[in-house]
Amino acid sequence: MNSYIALSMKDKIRQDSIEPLLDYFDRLIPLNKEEKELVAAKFHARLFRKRQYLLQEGNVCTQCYFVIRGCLRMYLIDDKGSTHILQFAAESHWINDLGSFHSQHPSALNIDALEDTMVFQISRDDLVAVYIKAPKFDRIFRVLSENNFVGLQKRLLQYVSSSAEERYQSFLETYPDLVNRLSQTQVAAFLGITPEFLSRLRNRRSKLSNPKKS
Amino acid sequence: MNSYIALSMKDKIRQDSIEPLLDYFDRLIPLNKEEKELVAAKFHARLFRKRQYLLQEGNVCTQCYFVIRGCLRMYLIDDKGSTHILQFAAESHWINDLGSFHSQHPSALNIDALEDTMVFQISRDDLVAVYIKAPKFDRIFRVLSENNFVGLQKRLLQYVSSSAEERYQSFLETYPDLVNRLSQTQVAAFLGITPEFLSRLRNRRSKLSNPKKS
DNA sequence: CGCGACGTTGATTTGCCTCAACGATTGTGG
DNA sequence: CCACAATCGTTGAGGCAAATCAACGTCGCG
Repeated sequence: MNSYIALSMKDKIRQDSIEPLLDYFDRLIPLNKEEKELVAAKFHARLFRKRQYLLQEGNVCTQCYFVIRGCLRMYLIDDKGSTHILQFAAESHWINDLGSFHSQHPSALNIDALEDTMVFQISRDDLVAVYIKAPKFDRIFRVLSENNFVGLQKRLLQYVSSSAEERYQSFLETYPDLVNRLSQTQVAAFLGITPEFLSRLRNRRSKLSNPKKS
Repeated sequence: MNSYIALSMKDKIRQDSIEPLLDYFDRLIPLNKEEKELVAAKFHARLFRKRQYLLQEGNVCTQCYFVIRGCLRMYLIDDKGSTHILQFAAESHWINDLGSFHSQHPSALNIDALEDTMVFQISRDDLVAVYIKAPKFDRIFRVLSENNFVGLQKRLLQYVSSSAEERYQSFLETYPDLVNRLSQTQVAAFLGITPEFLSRLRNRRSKLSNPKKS
């Protein structure tokens, strides 16, 4: 039965190709043939099942992941045992703990799969080799990193300047497609509120938009 | 009188050189002679007086600043009129609104000087030219951007997982040198609390460490 | 079927905010 | 160099957003 699953996973991987990743790079900054071959050589397909860890706190983050299908989350568990989600990563998004990845120090973060998820992954050593062989990737990842920084900055600003209700509203608008795929517990852990309070917020909202039912 | 001040400022600028910036780059990734000349040609010294704006909300952020002497802050003013400080930038630190800088859209942020401050600045067009002429700067700014991202991520995590008191403690440990240069109003606006509450926190702490005085 | 995660609701608590007042410090124009 | 205004730090009283704790029904899954 184990081998049956393994076979099935390999089959799924074969059906997918690296095209989405190549397209992604190409759209950002056009690649030539050698650069595409480099990507194909250094990135490796991998399938993670729901609930499976990609990174567990205390370990070094050795890989950088690009999601082809499925959904991942990266989160911290604090002293009180609460979960704080830093980011989700669905199709065509990147995820890794950049701090641990570069410093090679143990990470305080976890990454796991919210759905069965297929990724292309690259190790730190391979990524460094890519930078050396094709400097264009320095530019590509500079742009990616800058975009991520801007996004994170917006989120921090939202966090410090808005109420939980405003943040929830903004989350609905920013990730309309993601919302249906996530449990409310996950959404609450991302917004930085308790599931109970999110439930009350939703209740209030539905009463406002449809006040008939007392 | 105006010309007297202007002269004084120019004198101050002449006394400083671009060496600290060159050293900064060189320490990150060694530069050759042409690259150093490129930096010297494209970055320009400028002096801002205390309270002077480098960027005002509604305007496009056209410059990227590296602080040689002094201290800057970048902040948002929200609907209720509260100030939220995203970052300080003292000696050897960078500051700009990257989102506005790259998109060329009006910024929602302000940058101003907390002390008389000398910077080296580069315009977006010049920076793009630098990237094209010397791809090494793609790598340099990739690394810088990644480091900034990691730092911001830590701050967001702190923000969602710690109390105001813990954040203040951590701020004292992270920026021990900055604390003396900032008013408590500035510190509070950075921590995301009111000045009144910060005052109470400090009061509590001093009582704990020296409980003699009732 | 039975167990464990999830979502909801109620009662209570609390961390931090708001508003207001006051002295101390800073800075500024006359 | 002084007078006055403005800003800053502190303290008190009261309020509110969101957390906590607990109970309960529902659903998906082994």
